[in-house]
Amino acid sequence: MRRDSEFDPQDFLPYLLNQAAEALSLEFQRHYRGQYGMLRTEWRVLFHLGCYGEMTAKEICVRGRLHKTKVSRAVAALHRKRFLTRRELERDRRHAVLQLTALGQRVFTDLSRDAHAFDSEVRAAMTPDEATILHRCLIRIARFEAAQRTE
Amino acid sequence: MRRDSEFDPQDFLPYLLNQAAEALSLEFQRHYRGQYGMLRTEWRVLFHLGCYGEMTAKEICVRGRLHKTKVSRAVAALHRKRFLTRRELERDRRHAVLQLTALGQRVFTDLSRDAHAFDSEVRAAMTPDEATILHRCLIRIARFEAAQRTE
DNA sequence: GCTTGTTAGTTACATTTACAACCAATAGTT
DNA sequence: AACTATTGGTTGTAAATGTAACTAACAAGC
Repeated sequence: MRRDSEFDPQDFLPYLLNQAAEALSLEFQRHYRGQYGMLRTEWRVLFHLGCYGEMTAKEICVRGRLHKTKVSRAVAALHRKRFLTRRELERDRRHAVLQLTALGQRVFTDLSRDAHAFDSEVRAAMTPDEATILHRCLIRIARFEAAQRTE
Repeated sequence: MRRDSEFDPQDFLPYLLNQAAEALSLEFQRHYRGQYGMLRTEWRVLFHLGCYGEMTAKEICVRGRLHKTKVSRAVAALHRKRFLTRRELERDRRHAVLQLTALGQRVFTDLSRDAHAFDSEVRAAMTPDEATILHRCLIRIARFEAAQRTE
């Protein structure tokens, strides 16, 4: 029973994208949440530190486009869990370099494997060409007007 | 400074998808939030009613893959704003059919135009072929393991 | 009719998030 | 040195969300 000829929610990109993102996030959160009681932002922070090595909270904010308060609380939680250490820089004591502990590393390695498997599983639902294009489009969209939101 | 050869967050689909979805949602929310003080779920409910015509809250839950509490609260808010009416069914008084008021219709029409323009703007960043494939992939992903989350 | 089960929708409470104000360290200016 | 601005990071509080428990209406079995 259509009303207007406007358009279908299914064709509205923000809506569709949200549905897809939500579906994957909810599915994957079972791994980090179920196994390690981690929240989404915590997983993201761990992921960044695991992939790129030690860095400051600020760097995580910029790379991950996360607000500093979110990162701050995630870091605190990961610190409580003994997944990372914080080391103040002597030349500028505002900064603290974050680094995964051996335990944090193990957790990262474990979840990283899950992530890889999960990713493959999703990609299996499309052809390599489709996956490439999807990736390209998402990157482009993610960069879209995202300047003012990193801080 | 790479640590492991695992993979880049940028290649992890849930992550990338989330970034893209977040970017678009945050951008578009300025319209419904700024103009009408609406929340995301409220906009979605309005959108559904506007596109498909009157329906019950339950139908919105199923179509939009939204939890019933979210819909319940959004409907209450839209009702307070006089954007919709609720009419109990006589044959089953558990159901209430929701319908946009004239005011709600106007708001929908207005936002719908914005949505269309916004959508075109995003699509302009890709070729028609890319848009088609993106759409197809997202639909497929949104359906992915999404059974248990509609209720 | 009464009991049990199911369904549509709401409410209560705990968790999470957003936003703004804040603190401490540094940089820049005079 | 003193004064302001900026930056990295934290904390307080209000708003939003998720989860579970709940109500009310119906349906089915007895």
